[in-house]
Amino acid sequence: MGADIGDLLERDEISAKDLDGKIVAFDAFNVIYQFVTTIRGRDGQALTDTNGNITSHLAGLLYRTTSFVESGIKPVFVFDGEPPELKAETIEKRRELRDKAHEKWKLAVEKGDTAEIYKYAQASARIDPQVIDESKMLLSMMGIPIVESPSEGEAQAAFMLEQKSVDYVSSQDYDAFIFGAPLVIRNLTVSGKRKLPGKNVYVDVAPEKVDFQKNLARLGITKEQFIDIALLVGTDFNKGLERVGAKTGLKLIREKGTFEAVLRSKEKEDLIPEFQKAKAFFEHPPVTRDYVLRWEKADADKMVEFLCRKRDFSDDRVLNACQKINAARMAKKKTTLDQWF
DNA sequence: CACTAGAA
DNA sequence: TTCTAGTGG
Repeated sequence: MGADIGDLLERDEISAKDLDGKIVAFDAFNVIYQFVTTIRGRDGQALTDTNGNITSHLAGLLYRTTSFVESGIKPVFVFDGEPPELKAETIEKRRELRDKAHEKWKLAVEKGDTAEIYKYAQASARIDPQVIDESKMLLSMMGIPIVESPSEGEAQAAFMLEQKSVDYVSSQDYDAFIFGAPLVIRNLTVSGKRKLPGKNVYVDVAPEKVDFQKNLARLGITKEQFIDIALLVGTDFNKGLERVGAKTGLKLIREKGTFEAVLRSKEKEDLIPEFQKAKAFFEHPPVTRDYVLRWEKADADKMVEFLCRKRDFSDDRVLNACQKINAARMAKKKTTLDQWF
């Protein structure tokens, strides 16, 4: 759960063609988690092969990434490394919620309540190392570059945007802004549909662009103050104040200027060190310059061997995806050559 | 979520 | 051709 400060930001609708030729960094965990929770059969269970291995992430990555490449996007997937110690509490809390959901799922199965089964099957989804490893493997077979962050994927993606290695960061939450990403794309999907949280209902959503500087100017705050608001509301790396949401956070920072001043005014100065640690992490997260972004030809043989022979995908669909990727690559090469001559 | 066959 | 319901793995 990212800091719930999205309400403060204005978004501009964009169309897929605005992204033609653009390099877009995806927070891999973010994307994979969405696939595993939403790509499910009628029973609410994730898709699996005949041996019970989860395949939702593979289906999602294969079809969506192919479609992006076809529309001219150059995707990069940024994976998480070691989570910081500051995040331990958040991780533990998520694990507890998952376990609780799993218990509720078992009860729902006993009762035979379809809606509940679906809901709690989703809420108890967890991403194990195999899912991450296979995702990296598939993307590599597809010729899509992957980057390993030393720590948070969002932080690495924001850094790569600052370095102008990529044009956009795509994410569903707002952590990328707290890490300093100036341009974030949201709702970037193939179908233009997105699931409503909690319900098994899909709504049409257009992709949108959030310009951080523009929003700061409109709100009349600095980037640092935006981070302060996030800290007051609460982030993955610190517990915020009770009953302080985005609006109250903004108001408090406008009045007092800094989170330190806000905490002092509420006689909560004991929280200052904790907030400062989280802020230091947002401002200087571990990132690496050790990445190479190269888009290669999709390896049809490897993809068929893995997806079809080992994970029960249809040969037709996999070969079709392969062809689309390689055709798009060829078309791009040709146009870049044309520009030379 | 994305794909696809069949309906409209 | 475009839309919908059902499947994929």
